[in-house]
Amino acid sequence: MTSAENTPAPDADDLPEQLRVRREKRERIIAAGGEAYPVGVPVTHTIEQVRESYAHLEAGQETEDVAGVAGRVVFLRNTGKLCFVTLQDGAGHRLQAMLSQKEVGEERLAAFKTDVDLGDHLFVHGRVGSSRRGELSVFADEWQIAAKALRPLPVLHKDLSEESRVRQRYVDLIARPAARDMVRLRAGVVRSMRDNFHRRGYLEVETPMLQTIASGAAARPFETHMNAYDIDLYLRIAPELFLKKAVVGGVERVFEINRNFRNEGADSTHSPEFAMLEAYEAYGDYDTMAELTQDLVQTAAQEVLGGTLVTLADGEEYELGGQWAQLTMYGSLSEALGEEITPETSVEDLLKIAARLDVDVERKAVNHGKLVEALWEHQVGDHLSAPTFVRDFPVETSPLTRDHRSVRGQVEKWDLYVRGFELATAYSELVDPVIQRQRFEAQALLAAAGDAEAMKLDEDFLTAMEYAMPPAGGMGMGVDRLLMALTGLGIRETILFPLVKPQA
RNA sequence: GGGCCUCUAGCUCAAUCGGCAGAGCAGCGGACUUUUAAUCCGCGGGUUGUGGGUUCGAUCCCCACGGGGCCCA
Repeated sequence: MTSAENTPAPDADDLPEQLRVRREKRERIIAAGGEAYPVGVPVTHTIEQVRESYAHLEAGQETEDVAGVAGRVVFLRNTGKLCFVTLQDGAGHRLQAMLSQKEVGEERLAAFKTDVDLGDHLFVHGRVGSSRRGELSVFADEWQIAAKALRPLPVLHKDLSEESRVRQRYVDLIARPAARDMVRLRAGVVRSMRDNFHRRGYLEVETPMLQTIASGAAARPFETHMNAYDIDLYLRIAPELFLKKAVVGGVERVFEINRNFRNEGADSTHSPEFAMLEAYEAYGDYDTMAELTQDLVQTAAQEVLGGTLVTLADGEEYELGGQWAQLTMYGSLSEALGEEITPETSVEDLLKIAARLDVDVERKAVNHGKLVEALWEHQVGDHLSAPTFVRDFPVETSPLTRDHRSVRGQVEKWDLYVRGFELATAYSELVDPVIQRQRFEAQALLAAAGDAEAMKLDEDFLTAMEYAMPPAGGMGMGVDRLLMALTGLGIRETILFPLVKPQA
């Protein structure tokens, strides 16, 4: 092994200078009997622990307390007989170490200067104190490389280019505090929501990602193939039908946080794989789910950001607190247009209005529901800013939602709009298996007419419904979009490793 | 799908009416026992995204392709 370890990569001569130099340093360290990648280093304190325990030290004040700490080298100042190095942990906490010739000796100080680079993981051991300039420091009596970096860090004083950020998120996380914050923010938000569900007596389940029929939403799926059974499978576009089967089986309060996959475009609000929260509550309805959703978001903001008035990336403040506004789709559209739109308004009339307002309408599969929604988005949705529940949708576009309890031609569904984009949606679930079959059949007609996103019929789901699903409310929320709402960042900033096209 | 912008050193960016491609940080060598993006002296580092074309000469102009971004649909 030794000879292999010491053999440079075949193309080492072609490497950029800085990569070559660092490989040579690694060789030199190993050749001298040292370790570039030891199995461990004797850490006694985290950087954060030292910072918290000794925050009270005044400039120049030293202690006899000894600590062994490790971190990534993010600042390095090699002077003649006194070297300064700043170590950073994964959360961005920093601590300085000072290495004086008097304490570590001439030989070890010289080795430090030649062997240690920006980006290395370094262990230092020594007394804790404050430098003359008031910087909390470890006055090292010994040091050791914990892991040698073979590539230089980017400039830490400027953000990486947007492309490098997503292609090399690991570097972004080292260099950019906002990238580190997002990881922790996201974990905190998801944890807050899980805790909230658990307090409410919900069970978390995991339903299939690989499905024989991709249904439960209007979207095009990714296709794959299972060799053992020689069948085509689809990555799920939604967990909805399985979660409802769970409700049929008696899991009466159920939620899932998991990935959905949609084989569509990618832009600042869409990712081909995205995290989805879905929740179903037996004997609830869409009002129950509105109360739940508002609490999930407000509690998460409170717990993770410390309040519901959030400051977005561009500095704008956005209020998520209070009781969120509600309006109805038909009512708000009628008001915006100055003429009454009802479920009875004809497709011809809607098309005339669309033409008059220059609203672009898909040529294929035009129907009342799609036209109403397109007009609504143009006239109302695009202008919504504060959190708003938009209620009572046309039946054509909502095949899994039950008819409105008192208004004909509408269904009990709301969409939640936050900062102008759709954050969540909820239904009073359709549980009549006969009507559900009719709805699927209507979707099949749309598919036959060329609508690639029409919802697929799932016989096993209908069979489950025939065993009787209790009345229920159901809700779905995009987790990435929730992070967008809380931060004002694009979807690719909220996802740790978003899909990026490979470079040629 | 359409339009616009963009790709230059490890990183972030300059530059050239078409005429030897530059800076800061980073790197290498040297000085420095209190630095905070230290300072000082010296030195390296580039197939200017890829492939064609025009030209005496292309990083720059033209075409195609690839990556990234923004806007529209």
